[in-house]
Amino acid sequence: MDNEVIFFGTHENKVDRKGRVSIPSLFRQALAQESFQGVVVYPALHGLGLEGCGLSHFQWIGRHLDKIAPFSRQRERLTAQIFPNARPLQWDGTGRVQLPADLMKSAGIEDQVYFCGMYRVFRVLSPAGHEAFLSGNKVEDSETLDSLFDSIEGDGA
Amino acid sequence: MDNEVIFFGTHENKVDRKGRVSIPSLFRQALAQESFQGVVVYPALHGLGLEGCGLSHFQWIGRHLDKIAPFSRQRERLTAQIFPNARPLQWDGTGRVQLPADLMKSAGIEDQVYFCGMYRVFRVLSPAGHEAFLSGNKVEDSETLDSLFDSIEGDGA
DNA sequence: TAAATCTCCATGATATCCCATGTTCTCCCA
DNA sequence: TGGGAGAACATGGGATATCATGGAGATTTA
Repeated sequence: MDNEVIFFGTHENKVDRKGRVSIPSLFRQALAQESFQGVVVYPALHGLGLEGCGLSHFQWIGRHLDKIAPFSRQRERLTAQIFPNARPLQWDGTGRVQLPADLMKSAGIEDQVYFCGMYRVFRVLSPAGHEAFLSGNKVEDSETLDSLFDSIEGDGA
Repeated sequence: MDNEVIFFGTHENKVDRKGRVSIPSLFRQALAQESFQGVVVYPALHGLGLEGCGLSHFQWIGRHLDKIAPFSRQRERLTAQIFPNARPLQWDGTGRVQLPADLMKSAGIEDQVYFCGMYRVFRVLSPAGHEAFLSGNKVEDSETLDSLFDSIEGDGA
């Protein structure tokens, strides 16, 4: 499974005055074998900033919604949290995408962004959002960290 | 499954005085491989406004109704809400459709509409309806959001 | 014949493409 | 091991294409 899409590392890039930003080369390499050569971006559900992933992972999220009764209110509410604010952004020949103005505004992004690889997704954060992201995810005492790790099941194999 | 029809994003378009409106380019691209080059529009089941989708998804909705007991009151009500007021709207060479006057009236649409991508369908809302849509689907505390997501089963694989 | 609908073309705004540049990183050889 | 050539990447700007929108004219419908 070496063609698994995984994002890691932190990359700091500039947003030019047209709203364009380079997707980090490592992220593009991770998405190289995807049929859609671009990313899907939407406001992060927890915390500040934007979240992004490849189209196939986004479709995987959608398939979770498919498990909910099609005409239910619950499905509507969950869908409304993600899809109206999500955009597919195709990169150009130089690896850049155009950030929609409304998403930039909602994330407080102006002329500089941080891309934080987060396994199957990545975060797109303003400098201030990046600070908040770092401090907000800090684990104060090792007890808490231990209990977090303990909650993960082993392979069982 | 890269040719899946998914509607993303929110698009604000104008309705001209003939009742024409552009279907957002992204939506048309999503429907590009459909045999019917247009959308099916009907009053939304929840809340105000209209709902739209491609013809094949509209047929999928019909098949879901088939799962309901044939002479049940529930089936009759769902069917009555959707089918009598549904219209196929074919777009022209510039990507516009003509909104039927009665559907516009029922949704309170006058000269401006919001298209909200909602995964397999999309909403067509007046400015007031869009406001109501946003506040009606707002999730106040992240607890609620978590419980919404937690109610979805994992892959199990 | 009047009204409604559809087709076609023009236009302004916006997004996309294409080429150029500077910086950093990598590779290779002395 | 140090230095230089070359490649990869991020970034800037101008040219081009796309999209939403308005309106005129043709076609259809009642």
